[in-house]
Amino acid sequence: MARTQAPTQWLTPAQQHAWRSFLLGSTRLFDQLERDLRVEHDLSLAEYEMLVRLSEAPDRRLRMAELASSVSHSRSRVTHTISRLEASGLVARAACPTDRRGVIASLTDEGFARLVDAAPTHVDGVRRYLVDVGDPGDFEAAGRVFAATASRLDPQCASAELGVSRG
Amino acid sequence: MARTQAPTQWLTPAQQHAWRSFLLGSTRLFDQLERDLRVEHDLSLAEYEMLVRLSEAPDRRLRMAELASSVSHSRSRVTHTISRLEASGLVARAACPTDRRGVIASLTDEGFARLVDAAPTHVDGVRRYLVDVGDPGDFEAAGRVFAATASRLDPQCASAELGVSRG
DNA sequence: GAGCTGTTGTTGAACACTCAACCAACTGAG
DNA sequence: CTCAGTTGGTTGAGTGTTCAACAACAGCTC
Repeated sequence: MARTQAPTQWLTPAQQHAWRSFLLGSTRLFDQLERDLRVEHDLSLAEYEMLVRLSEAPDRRLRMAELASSVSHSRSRVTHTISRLEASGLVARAACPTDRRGVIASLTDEGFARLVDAAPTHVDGVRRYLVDVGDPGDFEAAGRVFAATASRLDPQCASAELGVSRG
Repeated sequence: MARTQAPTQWLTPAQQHAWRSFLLGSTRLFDQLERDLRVEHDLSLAEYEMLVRLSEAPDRRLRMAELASSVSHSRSRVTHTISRLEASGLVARAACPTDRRGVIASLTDEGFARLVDAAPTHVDGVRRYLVDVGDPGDFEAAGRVFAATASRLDPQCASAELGVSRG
């Protein structure tokens, strides 16, 4: 069992190039999407995502924890984000009837209207900056890669830690 | 010229799925890489990236603006980040001999040592969370996609704004 | 139902980033 | 040379996120 730390397996030049492209591209992408939403609709990307999730939920309401896990943000972050959205009237808080700890965030009409306004800006950006810039097959491949990453890092599935660790 | 706003071209279900996978996967990926570096080496990802760029530069020194553009961060952000790194002794500032406005950031020996320590943690994470979780061909495809995004959003190349805009 | 244990959501302080304003220094046209 | 315009870097205020601590509740065991 006295197995020493395995030597680091560095990235191949091709892998490193791809990794750095991703780093640079995603940095610029998020920057730009964020800026577009901020300038045109006074929303951050995180706020926009919350509005989207709420709009898709039954009755346009979701519990804080569900909201948090659906976008993989910390509960604390969701609390702060929702507080801002509540302050600007886009979201309302309500008590959860079945669990007295629970808090339900619901999209107001004003929030829905804002989302309808902002969506074209956002989708347009996603298309112009990402989806439509390269080969469609490549984009789908990227989707598969990140789906794998997402499930690899799914906090629910702690087994990933054990099964596939270093070695 | 009274052409009205073109109707938004929404994402297809497949595109939307890929986009959301990317959003979720990259969120978790950056979170985890950040946490690993923070916990094991008390560095943020941004700080780590700076150290990497410096370590690769001739004489391990780079001007602030070059540093900024190589990682696509704002000059202000680079100022703040380098200030922190300087405060912890990993980087030193020096005046630029050829341009009296210029400031040169250089990696200290301590900074280099810290980077050598941290690199295995980081590369290991990149492999386990991203590079090795899916099909290698898919990963290279993702690299191409984000390279395209990066150049599409390259601040140097303002022509992109004109050539490929909405229409 | 008393006592654990884990979950839910909030809080406030510390930290990181953005943005606008600013000064100093370079550049090029006249 | 001079002036306008641009670039390089910093600053501080405002904003957003993290982190640890906490209170309230749920679910379980005995």
